[in-house]
Amino acid sequence: MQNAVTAISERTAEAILVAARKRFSSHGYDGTGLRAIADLAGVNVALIGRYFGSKQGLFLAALPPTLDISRLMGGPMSEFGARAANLMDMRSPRGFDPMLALIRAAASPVCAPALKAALDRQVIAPLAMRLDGRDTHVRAGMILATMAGYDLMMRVIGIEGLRGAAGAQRRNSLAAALQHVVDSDGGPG
Amino acid sequence: MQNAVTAISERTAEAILVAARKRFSSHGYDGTGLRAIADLAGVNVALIGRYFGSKQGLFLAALPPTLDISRLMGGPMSEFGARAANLMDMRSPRGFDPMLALIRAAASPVCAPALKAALDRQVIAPLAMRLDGRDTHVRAGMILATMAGYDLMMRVIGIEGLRGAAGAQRRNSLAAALQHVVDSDGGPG
DNA sequence: GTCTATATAATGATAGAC
DNA sequence: GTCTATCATTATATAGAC
Repeated sequence: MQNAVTAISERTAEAILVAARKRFSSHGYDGTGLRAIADLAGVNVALIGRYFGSKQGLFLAALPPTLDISRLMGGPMSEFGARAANLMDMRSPRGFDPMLALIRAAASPVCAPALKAALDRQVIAPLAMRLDGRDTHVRAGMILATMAGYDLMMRVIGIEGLRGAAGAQRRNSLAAALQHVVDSDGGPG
Repeated sequence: MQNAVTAISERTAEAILVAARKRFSSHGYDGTGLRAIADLAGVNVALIGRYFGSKQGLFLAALPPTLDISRLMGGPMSEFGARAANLMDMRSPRGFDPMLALIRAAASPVCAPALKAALDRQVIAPLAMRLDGRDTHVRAGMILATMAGYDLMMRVIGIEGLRGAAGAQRRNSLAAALQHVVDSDGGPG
C-alpha cells in the first residue's frame, strides 16, 4: 500500500527511526539536529522531512511507541521491586534506552505533552491496575518517578553516591524503595 | 575591586544570572538561547560574553551555587520525609526552581559533569552524613533520585497519576517513600 | 524514492565604536 | 561599562531535478 503523497521505503523509515531514538536518547530533543540523525541513519536529511514531516513529527513517531512495560509486568507484584531493579541494572550503557530518551526529551516543552499522554496511557494506567490498596494512581506515579529519578541520577548525571557503590547495594536500595510503594496501601505514614 | 580585563557592573552580572536561572530552569540548556537570557535580563547580548565568557561559563556561574539543601536539613531526620514533601509542595510553579533547572539541564552532555560535581559535594555528602545505618551514600542518592524523579513526573511532564490527585495524597506518598529510605538501614530487603 | 540546492532564521561568539 | 554590527555556523524546512 503506497502513501498518498510519495512512495515509501520501509527500511529507510526504520533506519531513520532507529537513529532518531539513539540520538534523542543520548542528546535530548533540543540537543539533536536532523543532520546528526540523517548521518547516523546513512540517509539524506531531506528524507526526514519527506517521511515524518518535521522534527516533532519524527519524535512523535519514534519515542512514544517504545514505552512498553510488558517485561516489567510479567510476574507477581510481590517481587516487583527486585524484578524492576534487575531489569534496570541489566541495560547496556550504550545504544537506545527509552527511559533515558524520556528523561532527556522531557526538558523540551514541545515533547512533554506527548510524553505525558504516552506515560499516562501506557505506563501509569496498567501499573495502577496491578496495585492493591488505595491511591493506586498516585503510587503508580511514585513508582515511575522513582525509576526515572534513579536513571537520572545514576545514568544521566552519574552521581558518585550511586555510581561509586557496588551493584548489589544499588539494586537492593532501588528494589526496596519500589517494593515499599507497591506494598503500602497508600494511607498516611 | 576591578576585573583585570574590563570593568564590571555587579548589578548587571546579577541580572544576567537571575535571567539565566529562570530560562535554564524552564527550557533547559540546549533550549535556551543567549538572546532570550539577555532580553529577559534587559541587557545587551554581548555583555553575556563579556561577563561570563561563554554560554557554558554562564551556566557554571548560574546553577551550581543554587544547589543548597540547608532548609531540607533543618530538623530531625525522623521527620525528613514530611519536611521534604512539604517543601517540594510549597514551591510556586513559576520562576526559578533549582530542581527543575537541574532536571532540564541534565539532558546536555556539557552540563552533566558540573551537575554531578555539585550534587556530590553539596547534596549527597551532607545528606549521607545525616543518615544512620549502612550504605549511607547509596541511600542519599536514592533520596535525591526520588525527589528529582517526583519533580520530573509531577512538574516537568505532569503525568495525570500525580497531578490529578489530591495534594495530600501526593505529599503522603512522597513523604512515605523518602522516610522509608531514611529509616532503612540499607540491608537487603 | 533519493538527491541537490536553497530559503530563512537562529545560534554562539567577537571586534571595536562610544 | 555598554552598545552596534557582524562573523561563521548551524538549524529546520522545502522546491524541484533525477
